[in-house]
Amino acid sequence: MGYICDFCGEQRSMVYCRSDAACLCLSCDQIVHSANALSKRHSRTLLCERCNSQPALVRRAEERISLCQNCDWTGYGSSTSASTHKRQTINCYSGCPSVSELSSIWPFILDFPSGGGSTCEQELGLMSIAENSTKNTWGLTENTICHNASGIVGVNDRCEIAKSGVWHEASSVPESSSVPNNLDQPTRSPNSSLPKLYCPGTKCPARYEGADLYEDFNMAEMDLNLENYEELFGVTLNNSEELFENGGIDSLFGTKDMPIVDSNCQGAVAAEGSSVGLVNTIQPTCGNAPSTDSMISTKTEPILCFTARQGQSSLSFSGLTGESNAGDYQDCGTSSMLLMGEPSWCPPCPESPLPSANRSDAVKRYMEKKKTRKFEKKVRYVSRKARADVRRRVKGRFVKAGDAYDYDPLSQTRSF
DNA sequence: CACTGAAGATCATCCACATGCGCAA
DNA sequence: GGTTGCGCATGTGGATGATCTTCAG
Repeated sequence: MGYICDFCGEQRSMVYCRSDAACLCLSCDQIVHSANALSKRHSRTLLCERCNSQPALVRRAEERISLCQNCDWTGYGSSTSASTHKRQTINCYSGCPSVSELSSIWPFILDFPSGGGSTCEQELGLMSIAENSTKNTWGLTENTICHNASGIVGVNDRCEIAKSGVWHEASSVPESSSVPNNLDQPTRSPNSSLPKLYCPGTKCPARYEGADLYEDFNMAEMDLNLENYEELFGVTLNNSEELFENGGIDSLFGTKDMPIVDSNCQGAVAAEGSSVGLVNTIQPTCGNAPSTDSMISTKTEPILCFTARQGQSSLSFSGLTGESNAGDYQDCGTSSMLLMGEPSWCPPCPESPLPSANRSDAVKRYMEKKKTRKFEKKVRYVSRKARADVRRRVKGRFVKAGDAYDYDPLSQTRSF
């Protein structure tokens, strides 16, 4: 990752794509991400103009510079003047927006030398960008993009979520729970208030926390939660397995260095990398009322969607949806991550010593678990099962009553 | 490295019929 | 609104063949 676009190698890189782990100029961003439906779902954000390697999380209005958390903190975190700096959160986007679209959200984007023209205006229909003109405490307008592949935008929902105080802005600068979304607060102590799981920078220990989460990630716990899957959606648990299998390990444990949760309001853990399973186009759900249809139609993508509404929150994971309060989620690592306000993603931290072994171990355990697990078929009608259990068969097929049979479940005898 | 065949894994299909469900009376 | 009767669709398990995946040569 560097100053130059990883794709064309000519233009200055402006956008960071976490899925591709690439820094791209706007033109290449559009080219690359208009290639297919999957690439359109890549979450991107602006690149830090200081280190040119990390995704920017805040835009400093006065300095007219976009910074990653690390640079933002390094440059201003310890300065008392920080409180006077006005910051604008920079959020992730996906789809294939034109420069004009982007500039409508990030007016400063036009300042970039490589802000070229759009190459896929026709694709705009697949994307929705809405401006969330929520006034921040420091008076700047916060632009928010919340997009998903289906074009269903959760901006309003997100606003509600944000207002509820439960949802923490996906990729915005992390805020302590006591001062939500207030970037303009007085200088923070280096030892304080950085959310545990937040690690936009390279020196944040959060990744270790995340690693611990992986470490403790227990599929058995997942099993318990998935028990409700069929009840809710009428789909057997086998599909839940598909969710994991097709979604891929990377979906479950985070693609490469990605966190498990893509809280970019897409709700879905980025699983676009998998092939077969994703034939069923994922319809990430994030909204007040994700329809059952949409949930079922997305059976192949692990969905981790967290919504909060009127003090109630609804967590769905791979079709699992449960109404409960936030406290309930703290029983498992994934949900706690949500509640901890982890940003939408943690970019690869090349400097981070995060042991890939952790992930490998997690994957290994997952594979073993998967190997030994038995996804028992859930019987919807016990009476029918009882009937089938005693029905005579010929080569596994049911036979008419009175006909010859080669298998009788009751007597294990043959009639011939 | 590419190819091939074997072995194993996975999946879809079939069967009969009691039951669930919608609809009309 | 509640009940009854009718017809159709559904779902149930084991065996089997087709298809896919993996791996050794």
